[in-house]
Amino acid sequence: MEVGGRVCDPKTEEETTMMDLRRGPWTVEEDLTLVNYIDKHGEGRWNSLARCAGLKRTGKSCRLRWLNYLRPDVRRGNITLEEQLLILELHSRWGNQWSKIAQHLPGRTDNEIKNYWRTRVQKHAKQLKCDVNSKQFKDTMRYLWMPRLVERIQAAANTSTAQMSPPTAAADNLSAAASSSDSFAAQVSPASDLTDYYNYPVNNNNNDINYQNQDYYQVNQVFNPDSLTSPPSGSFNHGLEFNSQWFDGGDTTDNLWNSEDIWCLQQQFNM
DNA sequence: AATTATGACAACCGCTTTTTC
DNA sequence: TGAAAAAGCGGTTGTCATAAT
Repeated sequence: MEVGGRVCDPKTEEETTMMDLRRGPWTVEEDLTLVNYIDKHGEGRWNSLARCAGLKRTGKSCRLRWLNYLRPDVRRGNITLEEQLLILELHSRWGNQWSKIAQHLPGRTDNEIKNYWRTRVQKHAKQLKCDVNSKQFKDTMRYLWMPRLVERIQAAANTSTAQMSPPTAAADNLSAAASSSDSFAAQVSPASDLTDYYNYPVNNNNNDINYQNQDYYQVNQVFNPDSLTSPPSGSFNHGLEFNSQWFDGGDTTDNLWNSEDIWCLQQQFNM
């Protein structure tokens, strides 16, 4: 029997399913078997691949293990600030289309992004006692969380460049904006030059995004000063004064909001 | 020190879409 | 061209580590 250029034991599907299939966490041996097999024969035709490789796993399971964990180009570890920002923005556009979102985060899998959303983003919604799909929460993401991420990205960039060169005019503008007023609007970074943050590799198979040309990611559209600093009247600010505590910033991604932030927001939401 | 709660992530399930024959 | 198989996707569950009690 030859499947996709492979020759292997001609067991039928039924015979294979009769064999007891393994489930649960993959062992190191299984990983090695799968990696070695794909290295020699390539991927695809997962059901026959599983059989031919001698893995007592379903083709689906092998495919998932390869795509989400074993693939050499898969990125592991913490989601960066830039990635968080991109996830928030793309999710606001496309909703739970994880695979589509993942296409624009090189090396990240749809599963990883989905898990990030469920564990981190939904956690904040839960803390605020509001639905993750509600307008209130979306406004919070748009007018608080995302600007704060932008601030931190800029700050990190400035920190690294400051060690090598004098502060830029942009950095001056940023710090001025962050300290010049007590209004929420004025606290938010002007985010005037986010171009660098969106120069991810292009996926030209997708018609609606091209980061290099920036046809899709219209920074001025998404992060322009107006869109970030002028929440629709009555929809969010409710007279809340966003003083400097909102931007005291933590070192970890989960410290974007402290307990006081949460309390303030809860008060706003429960009005 | 033992138990329970929580968070993070890996893996599975069921359904839909695409590909193959 | 239609049926079957394979692949892809999003939702859900399981497992493990760690924090809290």
